[in-house]
Amino acid sequence: MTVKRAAVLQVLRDSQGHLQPDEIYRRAKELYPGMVLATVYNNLHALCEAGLIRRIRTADGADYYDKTPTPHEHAVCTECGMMLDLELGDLHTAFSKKTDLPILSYDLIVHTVCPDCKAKQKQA
Amino acid sequence: MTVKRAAVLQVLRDSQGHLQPDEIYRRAKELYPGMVLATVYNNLHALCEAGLIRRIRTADGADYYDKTPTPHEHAVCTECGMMLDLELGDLHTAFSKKTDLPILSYDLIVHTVCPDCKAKQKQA
DNA sequence: AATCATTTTAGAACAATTCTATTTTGGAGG
DNA sequence: CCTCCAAAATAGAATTGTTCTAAAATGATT
Repeated sequence: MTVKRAAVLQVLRDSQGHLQPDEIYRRAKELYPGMVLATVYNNLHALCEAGLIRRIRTADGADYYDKTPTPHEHAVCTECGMMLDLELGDLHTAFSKKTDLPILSYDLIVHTVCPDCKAKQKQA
Repeated sequence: MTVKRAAVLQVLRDSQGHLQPDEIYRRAKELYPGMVLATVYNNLHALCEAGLIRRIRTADGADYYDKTPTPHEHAVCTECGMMLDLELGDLHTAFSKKTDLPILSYDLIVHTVCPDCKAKQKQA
């Protein structure tokens, strides 16, 4: 665990929980001006392998990193891109009841409007 | 509906149901040697807008196009990449019971091993 | 036959991520 | 306190699927 790696982790832990690489880079660079995008990627990968964080890929190509590595689902706000945590219960079991195929894992992203954006919509 | 567009649609309809753009391109070029990748993309977009096919984006960046536009879920074989249809029931309702956030839509891909690959695994 | 929007085409552009090769770093052993 | 070495960081190029741009072709409608 190097200083730069710790910085990447800290940035994520100091956030609401889900950030995209470029935003992590932007914030980490404030702590370490010498920080470079490749280092952010290297360390995000390393931290994922270590199980300290989790990578969440969405269907529109955006990658988010989650400071909470325990399994749960996610919603993305269609207005601002903010990612929120969801607890949808034991989907593995629910899905298994509906198909004979083995369920190794699944990717699930719910599209929503976050409370903040919902409030702004009502104003307008 | 032009000849090229019809060809793209036909390729998809003549398939098992889910193809990636490069494979659609490969097959469409057999029908129309002059076919170009940009035309395939143009027409896939147009056919999606027309509601005749559906685009399915996966978290690892692969795009599939589905000849069946009615809503259902999908599984992808981790061995061969083949996409299979799933019917998992009314997930919109199921998810709504678990969260207060509005559920506009969701992207779901299950990772599985298809029957063919499962058979091959047992052989080995 | 003329017009004009749509489609097709070729090729450049794009953007996020990964890769490659070089340099730097920091700890372990002497 | 050095020296060495593996790991990490860096710069910048490469990759890849998709989208964009501008020009050429097409085809339906006057």
